[in-house]
Amino acid sequence: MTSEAPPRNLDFIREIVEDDLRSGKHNTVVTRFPPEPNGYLHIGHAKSICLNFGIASEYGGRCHLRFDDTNPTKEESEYAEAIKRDVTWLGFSWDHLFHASDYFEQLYQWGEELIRDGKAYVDSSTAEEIRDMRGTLTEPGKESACRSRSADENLDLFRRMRAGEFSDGTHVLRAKIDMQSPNINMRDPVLYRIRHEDHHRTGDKWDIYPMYDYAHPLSDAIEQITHSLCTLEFEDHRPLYDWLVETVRVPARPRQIEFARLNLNYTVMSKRKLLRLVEERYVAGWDDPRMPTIAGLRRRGFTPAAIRNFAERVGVAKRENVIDVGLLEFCVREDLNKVAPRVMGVLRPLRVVIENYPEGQSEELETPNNPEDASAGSRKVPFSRVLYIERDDFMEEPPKKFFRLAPGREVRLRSAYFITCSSVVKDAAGNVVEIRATYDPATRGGDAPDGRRPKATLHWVSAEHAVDCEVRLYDRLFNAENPEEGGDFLEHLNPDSLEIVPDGKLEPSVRSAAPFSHYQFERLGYFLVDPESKPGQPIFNRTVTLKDSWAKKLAGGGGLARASV
RNA sequence: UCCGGGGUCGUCCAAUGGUAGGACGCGGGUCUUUGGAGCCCGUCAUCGUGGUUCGAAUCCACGCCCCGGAGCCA
Repeated sequence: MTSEAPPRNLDFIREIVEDDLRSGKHNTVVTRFPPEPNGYLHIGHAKSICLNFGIASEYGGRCHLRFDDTNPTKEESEYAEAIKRDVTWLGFSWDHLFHASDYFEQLYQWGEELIRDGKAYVDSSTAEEIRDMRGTLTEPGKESACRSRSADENLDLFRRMRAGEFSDGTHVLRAKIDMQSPNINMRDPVLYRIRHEDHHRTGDKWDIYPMYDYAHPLSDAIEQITHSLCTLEFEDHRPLYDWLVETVRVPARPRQIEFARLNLNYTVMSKRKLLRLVEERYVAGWDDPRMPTIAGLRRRGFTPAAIRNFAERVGVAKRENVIDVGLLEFCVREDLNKVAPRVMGVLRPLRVVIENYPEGQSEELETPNNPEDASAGSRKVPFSRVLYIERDDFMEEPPKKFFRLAPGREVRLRSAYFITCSSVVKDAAGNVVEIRATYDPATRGGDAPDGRRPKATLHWVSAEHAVDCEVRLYDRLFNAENPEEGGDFLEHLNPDSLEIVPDGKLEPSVRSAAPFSHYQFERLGYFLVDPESKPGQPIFNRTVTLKDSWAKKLAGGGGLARASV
């Protein structure tokens, strides 16, 4: 009778959340995504965003977007705006935008409270002295002489720090915990530092700013966060997190849970390295289609659904992981295959003259917009005597498994006619510059009344109707699986990560395609209309190639099948 | 060396003392007006050594290996 719930493989975080809900520890779940506005979001952040917003929505809770803006020297509004844009684009929304800087007053008051309770003190040592007294990984630290200051003296000093009476670096507020602790984070961590610097939101109101370790747990508590999810490197900070939410009289006690961050092969993910790629112009900007940033992926042609699906497939666990970028590519193909309209485009044009097709004549042929989706309808493409096909689709001396066009061979032109290559025209150097062919008028639409079936179907574009376009073919930015390994990561930059095709030929239906629209160029791959396109002069970014078993054969099978086209 | 984590197919993720399973990849087949997609089949793994148990990836012991940690960064 008891209807068993279908077995689900929950990740360890969702298990904890469900336990807490079941046990009544919480009756709602509140998570948060807390970026520092000092750089652009990347695919690793997407995992965290999907996790935090995903859990909130699955369990009927909330997820806050909170800017962890506690360091005015590194943070900018431009980054904050980009982050909001990216989170929204990914498909998530927050009902209220939070900032750690909104809590500065409360955080300051709690600082005074800690002082009064004898749990914090002002240290007037220099940064070097503090570092020296902290000890090492294997030796305990030493207590600062300032540790014994009276609460009154500490309060006075802390207030004067706030009032701006002291210059940068002269004093800090430290928690009084345990200089002997084997966990360095518990050796009287710094809570506040003096920074005479304007903050992008609070202006010149503050001369002291809280440290992450202090601001983060208390901000979580203020927002009644139930589960504070972060990456593994904060595991050592958890005792301090707990110390703060237990020691300070906060309205709630959030729990920090750590998971392994996402790593992707053939790219770099650290903000410092991404910033360097941008600043030193190895890429065109944060949204360069080769960047692993959300903005870059968007401009490359990845879809929010593909990224969300990717985030789900990579899972959540605590062991270090490196995800194969092939999985990301699989996810975008999977999505685009369902939704991208098909279109025909030739990247390396080879002229074909249909000798028995009347000069000056043309006709319109019907072709489906998406064979995967009948509701996408169909469109007409013009056909005439002179066409372009892909250079790679013709070989004068075809090897065994090459099924495409060759002298004397008949192939189908997609949704058009069967053609047979009758001869080739070469230039002085012996390069094939034109194919002469005949067509079979009885095969209009692509079927032969006698039932014969060519082994290949080629895409094509009518020369006189073609739209000229630029196509940007992107490949991975690095050619090493782990660019960080061995020497400078820049040494592994892939010199062929961008190839510009200046004279692609497209069917006329895409002449004024809107920026950011997705297409499949049949047999080639998925392409996105770049925002730099001008009316009538589209620019396309290749998102990803279609799987191509012939190209793979050429590449020797296995490994990194790069499209030859 | 101290503290904290982690070791399951090539790569990710599951199995919560009871037949090691899924996804991607790879290989093959089928289908095909995209050499795409789809469909079918197959390939491949529990860090090591002991122990507990009818039964261990799972529990215990001892090792080994990997990652993180000494910002007034987050």
